[in-house]
Amino acid sequence: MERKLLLLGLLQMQEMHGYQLNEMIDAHLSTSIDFKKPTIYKLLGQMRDVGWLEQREEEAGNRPPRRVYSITPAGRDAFKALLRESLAAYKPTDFIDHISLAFLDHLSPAETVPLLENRKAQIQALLHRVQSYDPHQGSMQLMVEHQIRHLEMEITWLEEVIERVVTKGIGMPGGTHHDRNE
Amino acid sequence: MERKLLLLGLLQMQEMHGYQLNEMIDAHLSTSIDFKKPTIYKLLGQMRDVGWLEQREEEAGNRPPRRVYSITPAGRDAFKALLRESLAAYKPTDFIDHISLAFLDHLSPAETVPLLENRKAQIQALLHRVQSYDPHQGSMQLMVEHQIRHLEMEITWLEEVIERVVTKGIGMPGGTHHDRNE
DNA sequence: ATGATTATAGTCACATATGACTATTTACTC
DNA sequence: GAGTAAATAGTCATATGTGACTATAATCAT
Repeated sequence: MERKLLLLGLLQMQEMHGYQLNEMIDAHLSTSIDFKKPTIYKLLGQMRDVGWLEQREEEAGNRPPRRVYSITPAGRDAFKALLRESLAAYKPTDFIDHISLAFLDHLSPAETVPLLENRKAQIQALLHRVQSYDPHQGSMQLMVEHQIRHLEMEITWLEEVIERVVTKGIGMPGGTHHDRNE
Repeated sequence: MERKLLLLGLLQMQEMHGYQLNEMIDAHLSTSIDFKKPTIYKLLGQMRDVGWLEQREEEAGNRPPRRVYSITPAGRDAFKALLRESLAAYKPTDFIDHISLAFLDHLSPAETVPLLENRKAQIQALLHRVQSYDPHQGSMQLMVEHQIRHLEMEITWLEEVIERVVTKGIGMPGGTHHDRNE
């Protein structure tokens, strides 16, 4: 549903064809959201089929004929409805990708710290990338700011975790229990 | 992969059957991760098939026979490998569920604010729930702390957004452009 | 002329996770 | 004693998203 909302939102600013939408999303949103071409085309087709979008072939002698999508009145209504729904409902973030932090005490601190430093470097790299096209103001500015906040928090948090590992205050009360084979 | 890591990690503490694993995850992790019974059973089967787990039928006259899974040496190796890999690699959080914030200016502030307050209330409710079983210390403690940090940040952020909406400093430079029909 | 690249359109098999459902045995309630 | 709940095991259709691939016409480099 959020993906449809995004497409409708973009098409509300101006009509576009799929390739253009894909480019835009890829260029400006690929750091924060996953949304790939096949999905875009599929959703455009679906929304056209239910009357939220209108499709017009554009034969401008250029390249393969473009299918330009524009939003219909029904589409505008749907957009508003989706927007209200999505704004009001918070969907909890999934932390499954952070589960490894729960098992820190299965590795020696000597081994753990470089791994965590590596992870931290990746977050920092992403942060810099996001900050670099911060100047792209417009409707996506809040998204960018939010992501920056998030990444900064993640870095701070990781630094604290690293610090705790170094000072050995991690894991089960009673001390670490990583295997004896290293 | 992170789900397998979790199962291996839990089975490393003690052998268990699927129902038990499901209960544990449901009781202690359902606020932070999505991991449901069918997936648990499927992964247990897969890991048994590749020799990471050993399955033993337990006929203790109680209820339907339990399949108790215990981790094998190969499983321990796999666990370590997955753990290293997962610790070192940061997978960016997907912000698709926050895309609605990019379209705030399609609604009037009068309508937006209550929706956002509702969203905020949901985050707060979740935060309280998580904080309430914070005392559950143990290997999942870092996860809980992390999630608390995250939720606190989300609340702060949302409050700022609401404030900006109220003072009308949102959206395209040049002012809001929500439709005239309300 | 030819081969590579770009702009545009997709498609399709695959992987993943879940909701809803089915089974079985014992214990507990009325 | 009959019916419901609890403890255990799954299965399976369905939904979703993506990677890798196909297709076509025009332009550009050599």
